Amino acid sequence: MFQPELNKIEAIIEGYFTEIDLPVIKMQWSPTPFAGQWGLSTSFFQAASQEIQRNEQKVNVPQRAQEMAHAVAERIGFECGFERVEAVRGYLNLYFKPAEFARRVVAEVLGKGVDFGRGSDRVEKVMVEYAQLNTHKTFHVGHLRNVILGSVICNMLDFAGYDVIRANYMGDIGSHVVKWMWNYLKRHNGEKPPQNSIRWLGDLYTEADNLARTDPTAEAEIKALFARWDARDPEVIALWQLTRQWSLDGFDAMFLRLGARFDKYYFPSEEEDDGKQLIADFIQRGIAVDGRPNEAVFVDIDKLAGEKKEKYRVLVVLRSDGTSLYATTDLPLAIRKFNDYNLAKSIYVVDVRQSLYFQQVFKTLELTGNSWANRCQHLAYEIVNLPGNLTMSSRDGTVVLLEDLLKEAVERAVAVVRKKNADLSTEEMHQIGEAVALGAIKYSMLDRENTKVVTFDWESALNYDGQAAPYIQYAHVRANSILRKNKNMIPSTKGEQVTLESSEINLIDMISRFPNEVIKAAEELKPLVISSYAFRLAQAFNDFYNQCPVMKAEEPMRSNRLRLVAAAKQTISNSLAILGITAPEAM
RNA sequence: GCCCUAGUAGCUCAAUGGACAGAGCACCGGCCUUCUAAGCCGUUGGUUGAGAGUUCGAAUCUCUCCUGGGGCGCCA
Repeated sequence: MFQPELNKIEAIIEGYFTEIDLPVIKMQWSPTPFAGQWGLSTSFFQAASQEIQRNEQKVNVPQRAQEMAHAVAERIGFECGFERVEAVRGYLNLYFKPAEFARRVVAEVLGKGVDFGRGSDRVEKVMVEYAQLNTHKTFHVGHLRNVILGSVICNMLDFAGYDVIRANYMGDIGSHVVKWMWNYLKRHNGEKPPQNSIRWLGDLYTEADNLARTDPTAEAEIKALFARWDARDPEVIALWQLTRQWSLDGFDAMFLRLGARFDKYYFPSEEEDDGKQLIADFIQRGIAVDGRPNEAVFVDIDKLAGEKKEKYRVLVVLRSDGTSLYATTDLPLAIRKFNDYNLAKSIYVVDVRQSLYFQQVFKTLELTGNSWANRCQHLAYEIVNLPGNLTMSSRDGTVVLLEDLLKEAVERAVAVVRKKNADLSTEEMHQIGEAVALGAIKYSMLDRENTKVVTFDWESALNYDGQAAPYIQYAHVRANSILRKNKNMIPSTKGEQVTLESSEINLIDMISRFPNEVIKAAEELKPLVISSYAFRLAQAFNDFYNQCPVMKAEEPMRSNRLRLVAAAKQTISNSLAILGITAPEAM
């Protein structure tokens, strides 16, 4: 946001380096770390170190860095739009003219509105595949992290300017589906799902799994049914289509509620034929080894890649009976994605347990001559466990159903709204409760490094205090509340505000950082960058709210503060939007 | 056995190789005739798992250990 000023400073630094005969080093800028002051800083340790190494001098690096910083500071003078320039302990600190920069930041935010922080449009297409739920199974809290993470990754990339294709790939075939149908035919033939279809489907899956383990005839029967499915027996296909749709309808309702949307739905069932053909081709080209009928069809990746130590190991691409596996459909799907769209990147949001699998798939694609294989990326995240490090499993029934969590969370949130804000209508209370509950749940999934395990427990999942979405939403509400007192009019400035409180400066500083945080988050694919930023922004606003009266201030301070409140509200709203969290007007 | 990953305050977690390792929760003490107290302020809290190395500078990079989690030919 302060690029013109920085460009001038960098030119001066470059000039200085040339003068002392040093190669030009790209300076790394960061906000000054001192509270109540607002500016940018950089250090000269690297430059000093380089110079000393080259001249083989015996000089202290921090000392030389300080000399350099001092020399640059002297060259900058006062013409570059900064209020103050100082050299401290090897750092060069540039302090903004608060009033001038405050006006500029606020004007930028108010001018751009919902697009404040949005990156300029890029031509690159990026596909993000997420929400690979299995049909005929339930939707539990373990899946929630995937759906939330995936959709926010999409939001981040979209906001950063990329052309994002949101892809969904739900497991609509496989042994779990056959097992489910087997049990259905045996015990529930003709039944239709109740209103609550996902729970019912999940219950029947658990039942099927239990029965399969106890019933001595199960294995043979399931295998026979699998064979009928594989032969496209019309009766089995009809049942499959019907029951599959029950699942898809239930999931769609849940996606809608979670705010996850998709541009493209792929299904393994639609990749199966291509997959088998591709595998046949692999066998012919000597890439896959056909061990049938006794062994499976597999690709010995290490051997093909010439790896000396075992790295990629062996990828099984087809069962010995010719039925398909994950890899059978993932390989042709990857190809289809790049055929459908000219992708700059193809991201797979799948939990960390499948890291080796995706390395195998991508390497196999590379070895079979797909030059784009290196544009595939597995975004691995850790799973959600229950206390005691218990992994949720629909097979074992050790799950917290998403609908149960949502129900409980919304009830609690509504109860708080009723207590805090009794004047609201029942409908408004419910809307706010939904926003708060979903926000809290989403935030707890996002405000954490992707690589860290989330332990789900009811108490912290339903805790709305501290670093959580409601805190940020509440800051938004407070800002809105002030603006409402002014009849939602954002005044024009009535002149320059000469003195700014430190809490005002910190708030403006935080607002000004938003565009860079967006870039960082999108580059690193880390929602944590935004969730953490949003909290710090809300903190800065609350501090301001506490210290700086707005409506009672004298002009021009009053108008300037109103504009600042509007800018803060907009920035909070924009960051929550990226996180897929609703910013309520009242709470 | 091999590979991946995590280890930071009592607990849950932050920290582009840079200034004094920061938040929240919990605990203790304050603040509502004031723009919504789902808030604010203050106090307490650290051998960054251990040890070595690289570097002017390491929670961060390298190596060796320790501990937890995960993965490794026909599950998804």
